[in-house]
Amino acid sequence: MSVVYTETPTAGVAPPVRASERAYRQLRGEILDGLLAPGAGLLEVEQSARIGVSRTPLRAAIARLISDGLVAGRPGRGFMVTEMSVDSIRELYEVRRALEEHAARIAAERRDPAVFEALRAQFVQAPGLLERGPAGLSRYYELITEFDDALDAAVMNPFLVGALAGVRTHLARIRRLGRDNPGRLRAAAAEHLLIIEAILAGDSSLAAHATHVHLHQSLTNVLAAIQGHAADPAG
Amino acid sequence: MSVVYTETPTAGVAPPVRASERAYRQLRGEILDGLLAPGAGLLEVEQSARIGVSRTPLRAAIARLISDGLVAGRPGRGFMVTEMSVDSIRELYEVRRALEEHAARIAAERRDPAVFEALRAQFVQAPGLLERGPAGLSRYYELITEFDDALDAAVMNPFLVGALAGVRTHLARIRRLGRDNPGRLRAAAAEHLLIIEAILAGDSSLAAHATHVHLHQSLTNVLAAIQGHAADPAG
DNA sequence: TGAAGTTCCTATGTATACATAGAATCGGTG
DNA sequence: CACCGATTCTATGTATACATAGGAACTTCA
Repeated sequence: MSVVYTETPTAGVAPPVRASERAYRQLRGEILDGLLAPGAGLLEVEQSARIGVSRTPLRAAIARLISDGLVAGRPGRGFMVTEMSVDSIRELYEVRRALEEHAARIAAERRDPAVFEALRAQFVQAPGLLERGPAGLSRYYELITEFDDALDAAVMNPFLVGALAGVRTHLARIRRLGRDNPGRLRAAAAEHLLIIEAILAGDSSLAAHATHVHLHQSLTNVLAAIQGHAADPAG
Repeated sequence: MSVVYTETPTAGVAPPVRASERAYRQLRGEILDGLLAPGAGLLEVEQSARIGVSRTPLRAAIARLISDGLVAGRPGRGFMVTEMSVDSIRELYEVRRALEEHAARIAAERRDPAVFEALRAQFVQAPGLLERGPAGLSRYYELITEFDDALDAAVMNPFLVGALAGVRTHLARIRRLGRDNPGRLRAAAAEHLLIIEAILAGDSSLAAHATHVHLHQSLTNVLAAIQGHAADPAG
């Protein structure tokens, strides 16, 4: 009972990934990258046709995006990508501070020296990365992700990690706004380095305060970037 | 501009509520009340028949429960109500502390005296409620909810409120374990009162610390109750 | 020309039929 | 008796057809 595959082998891992998962990832990525701008409408039939799945899995994908807070439903008028007001950015950073300060504190208490030693070495070289063009920049952001992952692993708390993941989802949308500021990135690297050193020293109080400072600076930079864009929309 | 309702008033809001919403609320309530015990299996066909909706809306309901963390999917073996280990309770309280301390701090900074004055008056009388049987007990828990709502309103931060809502969802499952302890409830009322007074005084530091103490005591009580139940399953 | 009523259209909500993967079971064989 | 295999069964994943509500636009009347 042999089966003949008429599809080309290049299809690869297409079958195992569910259609709803594909739709979710694609829509989520497009929203985070700004391809689907805030306020943009999402119609089931339209999007299902575009992505190449039927309405049922697409509907499941949109349901997940709604619970992520990336999409909102308007009764009778379809769905839309949620807006990110300046106020909501402030609110987001407020929660982020509460969670990340706590995470940093815990990481300092339950520290895994090996991981953070390695991270320290990487962050010491971070300023150099920023002078190596797009590739270095990309590596820099990868490093931030590794730092976040190390923090997640250190806290060993699924609830906290989950809450942080939700916050970071929205941050990914914001980050695009202020990412073209080399001076800020250099300063951010130094701030991360201080947090890492505090964790390595087991100084939970310093880790929390350094995190607070870092997030304050980050928010300040983002808000300034928004002001700049608002004053100079063409830039 | 009078409107004539041809439907019987007893029908109420039955038509406008979506089937997926009904299924979600019923399942969520049953999980929170313990009718659907941790580890219990949820089959789409079975549950959809029981609740009286088709598989599609039931599926949407389960998807929401999964994102709430109340249900987990086992590949090929259906879905099950998530377990609540002692460790996960500790982890939950850790996040709760971070969020509620922050919320209390903000509430003290942006306080709305009228609301918290009223709450204070209610909590002063709370010990009396505890001597009035089930009705008083019910009123007591209602009071806690009003306190939570007042905190939510005070922080004016949808992200923080949302994160707290997620935490409180799981707390509702835990609360059943330790709710039969009058002494603890009396102490808890006093702890709430202190938080309220700190907020009224605009003492954000005290509000945060009092919240920390309250949650520490609450967790201690819950863990003791679990130990007791484990040692005396019949009780 | 403006406003109100109606009609049509569109978009989601729901139900059901079909495809498929994984698990448990039962049988055969060493 | 144990282990390996195939088979069957079950449960989800997907597609599509139908129901319905709400909005927008058009028409008609004043």
